[in-house]
Parts: sequence; structure tokens; C-alpha cells
Amino acid sequence: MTPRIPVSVDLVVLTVRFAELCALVWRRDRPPYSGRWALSGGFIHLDEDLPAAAARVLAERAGLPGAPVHLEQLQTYGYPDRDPRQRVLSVAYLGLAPDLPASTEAHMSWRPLTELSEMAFDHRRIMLDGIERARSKLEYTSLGAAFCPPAFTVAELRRVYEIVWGRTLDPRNFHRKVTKAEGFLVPTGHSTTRDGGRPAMLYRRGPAELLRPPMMRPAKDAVRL
Amino acid sequence: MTPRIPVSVDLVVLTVRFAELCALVWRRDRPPYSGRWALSGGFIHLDEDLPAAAARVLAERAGLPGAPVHLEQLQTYGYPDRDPRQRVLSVAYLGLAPDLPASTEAHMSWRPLTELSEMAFDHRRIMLDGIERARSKLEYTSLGAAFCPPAFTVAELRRVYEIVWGRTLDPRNFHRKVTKAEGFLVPTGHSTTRDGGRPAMLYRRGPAELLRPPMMRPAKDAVRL
DNA sequence: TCAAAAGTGTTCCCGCTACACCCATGA
DNA sequence: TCATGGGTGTAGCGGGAACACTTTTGA
Repeated sequence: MTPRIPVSVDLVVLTVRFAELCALVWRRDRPPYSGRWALSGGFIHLDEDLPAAAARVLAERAGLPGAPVHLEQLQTYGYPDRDPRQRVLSVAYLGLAPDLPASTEAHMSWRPLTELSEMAFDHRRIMLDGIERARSKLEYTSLGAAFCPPAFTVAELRRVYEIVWGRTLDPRNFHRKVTKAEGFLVPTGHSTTRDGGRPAMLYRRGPAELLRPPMMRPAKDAVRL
Repeated sequence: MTPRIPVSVDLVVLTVRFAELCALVWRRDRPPYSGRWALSGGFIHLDEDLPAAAARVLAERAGLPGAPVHLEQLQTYGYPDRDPRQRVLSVAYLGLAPDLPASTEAHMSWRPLTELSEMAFDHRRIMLDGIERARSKLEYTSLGAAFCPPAFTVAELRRVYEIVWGRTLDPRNFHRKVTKAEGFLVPTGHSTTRDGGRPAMLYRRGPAELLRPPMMRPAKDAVRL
């Protein structure tokens, strides 16, 4: 007989807001782990594909239906006692989102990492794996723009990198690097002064997925901004 | 009610032998997909961790008990009709192995990619994902040595890179790069002439996991050796 | 006129590439 | 002595780091 196991999809949805890297979480109100922060998740349906289940959880449980969130499979967690009630296999997805309002109806909220030292189940481990994935994805893909609104400036994109990596970057070299990179940024023709100073060009995400050569994060001796 | 799903672990075990990248497969002898090549796999037990299940499948189904195979989780495949009999969720693991004899008892054999254009289920897709993972891992980790025997020469390691990437590499620059990289190679003090010519130093795998800066594969205009 | 941020030019340095060259063995 | 592959030296180039400098706005 083949053993059958309940399978859930859990979402590590990250964003950058108020100069901090935040995750979308809700506070559990019953055991186990009552009062702890938890990722949004749900069991997959029997006729449902994994990406479809992730999209459904994003819409229904996370309260972000139709939001422009980049979703990708992260990893699967399956040690037997990760849920004390019954064995559950969890397929984790990573979501990168612009700064959206969290759904109060779904009881979700954006919390900076510093507040998330204690989480339910193994959700802290999953979240940390997601953050590490996001950090490395910024190095060799153009996914940093997934944290930005549809039109954004180079400085806003740079602040995303700085906050996700926890490093300061040289604004001038960063500017050259991303504007020169083929297919990373598409000029909209408009500009804005919302950051003060000289008006900055507004860009949209370009078609390029990979960044070659990659932009490597500086060594850890450089500090948080 | 939470739907329960059978979960299997499937292994993409790769090696380099006879100057070709090969995968460990077996030929199915009954429907569905009778006669097609398949990856080794098995259902996970109810009390079993995922890495433990992968190790068990490697030992029992793949016929490589105790072999020095680097195993890491690849991805999870879950669209509902990937197995026509019943829905099965597959957690794929990638294994990198030195050139070991395949177990005849387990009916496994090493087959070069060129012979594996038609496989059972979605195993070709899984295998291709595993190969792409292996290719990129060679770029930024020291896992190339996982394809080599315990003691190996720089030239043997280079041929691993050349075959996995399908590109020729400059032997002299490659030599400098890997011998200079901190923690990649540990000299054994011995040497060998098994490749002909001047004796080559033998090395063991070093403690370093990551390769910084990475060794990037050349653009695709360079051809197969 | 000044502060602030955008964007450009320039210099230095390091790492990669290409290739000339020498070394140590078997045949 | 020659063929074969191992290993070193070195010049050139391209990209990143550092930073001086100009540009364009709001106040």
C-alpha cells in the first residue's frame, strides 16, 4: 500500500516597505503555536497543479488576488513531526511583491524580519530559506524589479538591493550597471522628482530574466545602511 | 477534509563516464510506459524524512548503497496527471556521483543523454531540470569534484566541466583557477601518470562549498570537445 | 543660492583570456 | 629523441570600485 500524505503549499511572500524587508504573515489564534506568526498556506486540492495551488493560496489565504507577485517554487519540507498534529508535507513557494497593502480581511500583515524571530512550525526556517533565495536571485536575475511598482527609478531599485542584501551600494556604479544591462530596464519616457533633487527617469521591467555578468553582493564587511 | 496524496522520491543521478554525461535509469517492463527509461524512485514511508527517503531509494532502488553520491533536493513535481494511474507528487532529488558500476541486480544502467530522448512519465523533464541544476552548480560551487574519484587530477576535473557544460576549456587557465581557489582542492602529495605525459598531482575535495568568484561557463559559440 | 539627488567621466586594479614557454614522464 | 600532457609566465582587455564632477530640480 502506498502511504498517502496531506500536502500543503506555504508562501514566503516578501516585500520591501519602510526601508525594511518584510514578510506577509498572520498571527495564529489557536493551538498549536497559538499567538505565533505563520506563513499563509493551504492544502492542495486533488485536481490542482502546484503553481495553481500557490496562486490560489496567494489569492484566498494571503489576500492578494491578482496582485503582480512573482511566484516560484522554493523547496519542499517533509520531516515527519514538523506539524505536531499530523504529518504534513509542505511545498514552499517564494513570492516577491511590490509594496502592496496587506489584506485586513484575511488578517495578514507585513512584518519586518526583526519581529519574526519566533514563528509557528518550521516557518522561520522556511522564511530564511526564502530570503536567502531572494538574495541570491538578485545577484544573477533581474527579479529585483519584482519588488518595485510598475514604474520605478534606478534609485528605488537600488534601495531594494540595499535592503535585501543589507549592504550599501555606490549609487553611480549601480546606475551604470543596471542601465547598461541589456533588457533589464525599459525607459518609460517619464520622470519623477518623488525622491527629491534632480528628476529621475522612470523605468519598467525589461524582458531579460538573467543578468550576465551577475551583480555580486559585496563582502559582509560593508554594513547595513 | 484534507486530501491525502501518495508522495514519491525520484532520483536524477548523474555521472561522467566514457566522456559523456550519463544518468542512472532502468527500463520499465510493464505499463504504463512499458519499455521506456525511468528514473529510480519510490514512495516515502510515513515516518521518514525526505533526505532519508532519498538515501533509501539510492541504496535500495538505485542499487548504490553507501556510495559517495552528493544528494540535494531538486524540485517537486505535482501536476495531477503526471502518472496516468493515480495522482502522485514527486519530490525529485539530484545526485552527483563518480563513475561507479551500475547495479545489475537492481537492473539499473548508466545511459548517455543522447539515448534518453524518450522516457516514462515526466522523467525527461525532471532529468533536464537536474542537468541544468548541475551545470549551474559547477559555476558557483565546488561540486564538480563530486563527479570525480576520491583522488583526482586537475585534468580529470576539467574534463568533468567540459563534458557537463559541453564546452572546451583552456587547460592552463582552468588549472590556475581551481588550484588558486581557497579550499577547493587539497593536495594528496601523490601524483599519477594515468593520463599520459608528465605526472599530474592528485588532489582530494577541499572543504569549500562555494566558489567566489564563480567560474562562468563560456558563451555557447564555443563547441563540444 | 543652496541642498539634494541624478547621472557622467576617469582612474585604478583585479581577474579572465590567450598564448608562449618550460617540465617530466613513457615509448 | 620525440610525443604527450602538466604546469608557469605574461601581456592585453574588460568590468568593477572609488570618487571627482556636472546637471536639474525644490525650497
